[in-house]
Amino acid sequence: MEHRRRSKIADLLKSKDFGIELLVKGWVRTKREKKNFAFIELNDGSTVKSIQIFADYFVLEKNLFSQNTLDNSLDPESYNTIINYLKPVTTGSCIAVKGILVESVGQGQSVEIRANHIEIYGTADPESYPLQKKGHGLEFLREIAHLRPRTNTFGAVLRIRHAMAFAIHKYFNDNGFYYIHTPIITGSDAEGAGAMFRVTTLDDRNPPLLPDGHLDYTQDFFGKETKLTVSGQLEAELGAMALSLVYTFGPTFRAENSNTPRHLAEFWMIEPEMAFYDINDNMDLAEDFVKYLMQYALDHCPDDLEFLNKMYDNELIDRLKGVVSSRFKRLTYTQAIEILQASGQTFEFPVDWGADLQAEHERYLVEKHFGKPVILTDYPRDIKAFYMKQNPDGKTVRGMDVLFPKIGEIIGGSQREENLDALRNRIHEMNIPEKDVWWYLDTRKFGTAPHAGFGLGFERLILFVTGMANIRDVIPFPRTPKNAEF
RNA sequence: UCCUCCUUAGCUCAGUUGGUUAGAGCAUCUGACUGUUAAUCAGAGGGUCGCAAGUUCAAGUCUUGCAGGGGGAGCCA
Repeated sequence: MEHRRRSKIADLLKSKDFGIELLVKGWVRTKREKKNFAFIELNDGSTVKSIQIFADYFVLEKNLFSQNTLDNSLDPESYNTIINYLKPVTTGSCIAVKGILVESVGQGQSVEIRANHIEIYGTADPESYPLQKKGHGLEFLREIAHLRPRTNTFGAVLRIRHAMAFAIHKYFNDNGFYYIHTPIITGSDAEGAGAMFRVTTLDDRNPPLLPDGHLDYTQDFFGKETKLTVSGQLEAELGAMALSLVYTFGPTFRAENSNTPRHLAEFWMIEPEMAFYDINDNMDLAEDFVKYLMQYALDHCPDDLEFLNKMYDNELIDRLKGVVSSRFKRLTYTQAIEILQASGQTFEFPVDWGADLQAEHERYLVEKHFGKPVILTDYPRDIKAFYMKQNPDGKTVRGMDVLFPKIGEIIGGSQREENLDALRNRIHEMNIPEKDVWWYLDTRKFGTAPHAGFGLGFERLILFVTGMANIRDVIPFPRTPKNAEF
């Protein structure tokens, strides 16, 4: 088959260019064979929808094998030739089709392609190809993550994931933010966001040891102990102290033994950091940002959202629209405690000022009491990180958590402590060695500025936007405890 | 890491108080069919019942251990 620009199925399904020969390439979802022709559903990933190929055996045999014949019917030998040629066109195989776009004679689709030529790029043995034209369970698909992008569900999820990544960059770019690349390998273990993966090139059989038996990291690649980052925040703050508005968007690693539908060991996080923002500016940005992303999905991914709405979560689109049109409820931790204590609900965990809110408490506030996203602020200082801005009351800090229905905490952030003495005191109280964060303290020593920022878990955003229930189904190749396949 | 449930054909599942040769739908294969669309119709093949041990005349079924998975909790994004 001659080389020619292929048409995308997404474009053809909306096209009215009937009668023109064109070229499509893609993967076969199913083939329905009849005596003299077959229907092939072809998908190229440009849309969740497939296009129907009408494959007339007489036309194909004439074009592919016996172009000089003038007969208008197939003799038995020619019939067998074309049947055998099309035999390997099965679910999962990859083909190129040259044909004419026509209005469909049959019901169920408006356009289809009458095939003139079919070239088979790659077969998929039906006896061993794991995907069938029937739907599969998500748990089974996780075991074949290398093939699951070929399903309608993961096609939709991956396209939405792409659209959200693009929209994040667009939002920040349009609002004057600069994308800053913070390191993935870090020598700092003061990020305080959980257990870290070690990065080393030391010989695992005969590592250099110190007299006390610990590894001698001075002989390691970087000459010191290094880990995979758990957050780009501290470095993003350095950028904000020069460019004013910055954000990071990169992979993040947590070596926690978390086995839940909301946690990954490797995930992507977006962390804007803004000079001259206080906690209220921070909340305004967070709310505007996530609403923008949901509106972007509604505007740019209607087919995929409709598919997911129909197959997995028939309240999905309504929920997205609801978030976009709602005003997030903002209240302090102390107010939340009062509401919970006055609720009359019996919780498994007690509600006491000073203790962190449990998932059941957050769920009550978001899903029962307010019925919309909630932003909680001003948490007790003892349950929050060292860098959060301390309030004058001496008891609380200007942290904020954005809580969403179904998925819980989607954003965590704070106004940062910009006062050098206050920050240094907090570091000492929490036994963080000053020598590990001297560069961070320098931002407060030289031209310090009030500033704020937050972290958005990308996969949790995708969970909410797609209506998927398990975070392992919104990232192509999930890394979780005991699972790093593919 | 804790609690709890699950593991039977390629997939989704049924399998009674322990009792002959372990079933269904879909998928696959063979055939039929002039417009199908989760096509339909007829027929066929397909099983170490997660692994290991134990109880019993007899275990898919009961017990214990291990592995893998789901849900909930904690940690957090």
